[in-house]
Amino acid sequence: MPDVTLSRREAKDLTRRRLLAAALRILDTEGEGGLSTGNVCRSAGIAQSTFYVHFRNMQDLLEALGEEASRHVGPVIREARRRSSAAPHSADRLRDAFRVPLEKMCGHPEFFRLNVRARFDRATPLGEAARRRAAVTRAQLVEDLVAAGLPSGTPEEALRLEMVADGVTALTEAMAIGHLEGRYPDLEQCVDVLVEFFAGVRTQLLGDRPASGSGG
Amino acid sequence: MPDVTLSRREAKDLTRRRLLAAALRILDTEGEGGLSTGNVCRSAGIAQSTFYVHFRNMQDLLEALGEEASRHVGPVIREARRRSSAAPHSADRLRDAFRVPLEKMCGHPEFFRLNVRARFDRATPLGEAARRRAAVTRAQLVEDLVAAGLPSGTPEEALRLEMVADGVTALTEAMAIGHLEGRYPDLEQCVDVLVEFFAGVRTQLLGDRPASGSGG
DNA sequence: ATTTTCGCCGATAGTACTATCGCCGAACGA
DNA sequence: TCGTTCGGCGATAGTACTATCGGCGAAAAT
Repeated sequence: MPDVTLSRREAKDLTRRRLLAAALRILDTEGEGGLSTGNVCRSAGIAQSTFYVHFRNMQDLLEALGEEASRHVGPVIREARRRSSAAPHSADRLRDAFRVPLEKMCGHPEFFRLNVRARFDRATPLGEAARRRAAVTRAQLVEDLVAAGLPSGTPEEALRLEMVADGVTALTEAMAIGHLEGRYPDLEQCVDVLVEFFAGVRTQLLGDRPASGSGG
Repeated sequence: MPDVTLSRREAKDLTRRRLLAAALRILDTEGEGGLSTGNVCRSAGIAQSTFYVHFRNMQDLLEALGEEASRHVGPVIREARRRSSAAPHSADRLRDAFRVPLEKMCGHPEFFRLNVRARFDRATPLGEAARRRAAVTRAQLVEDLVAAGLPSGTPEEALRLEMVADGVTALTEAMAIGHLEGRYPDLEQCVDVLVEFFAGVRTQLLGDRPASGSGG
């Protein structure tokens, strides 16, 4: 075997990441109820007391996990959406804009599930982190929609775009879940549906010029 | 005060419902981590040991809570959707089909949040119940879409309708969350967005006749 | 080479949670 | 009216979890 000598820093980081990974695994399989320092450490293969070398308590770990998740999911999706929204007239590019986030979600099911679940959690620090992240994603998606030519002049239009962004995210997540559950094996078909849904609002917002905010 | 004498049956049912309500409240405010027999009973104002008069353990309570939720959310939304889908040519009716579920969700925030969160929970009995419920809702929505004239002849088309149903549910939930978080104060505007999204798939599925599954 | 640092460990005190038991008193049945 | 039923309560044994402490050994510093 190669040089197995790790610097102290490296070794500590490795242990820390093991703890975070174990916590994520437990959250995904057993739920919050399975979270305990003993359980996490056992799953990570280290002593229970070592937990406190890395985190002050379980809440501290959850905060770290939230930041970890933010670092993972955010940038990639963003870049993909941006790249394709710059050329929305290209059907393939538009499909990419929906496919890449979808693949990203399906590629990290635990992170993804945790993220969605956490957004509805008003208690743990995970919830707060997830909502912050969602707000950022939403804002970026709105930017992209504006870049794609959708109107955002009036406050009503701006709010409308936020709603659309939320909708697109929700749709993408719904397709990802269906795919992960095995109900929608063909990802391309998922992309189809996303594109079709989006076409609705797009034509609507482009056609329905700033005449009136909402009829009803 | 009026007659405060309750029959034994009534009193027991009342206590049981108090326990379920307390558990729901705790799940919404503190999360799964706050769930303990002592905590639930304290919040319900009864002795900890009394918990076991009504439930065998916490898992038993969660199962009961899942059924309770099913009884609450299911039928009302269903009926509203059905009533309006029967006359999809009427714009007002279509709006109703989206508004009623939305209002229902916003009217019971704890139930709603719990339901969504649970669907991503693969551990607790709540998760299983939530997914079962989601499957029923999906199937019913598909029926309504078929009744509204959307094609479902081929297996591909049927699957497509399931995806659309999932999408509609996800969109509705996303709008409900935005409203509950105060970002989208005007429910009518939420309905607008839902209708616009739906218009996309509708025209797409009606126009793109059974020629090809997914042209691209 | 020697000393210091520190990540990890085992042991453990303190605490919270689960589940059971016997008792009480009010509803119930005769 | 009188015995029975049973839902709720306090007490408690057993268990799991949290957080701390001193010690060990290898990396790091001198």
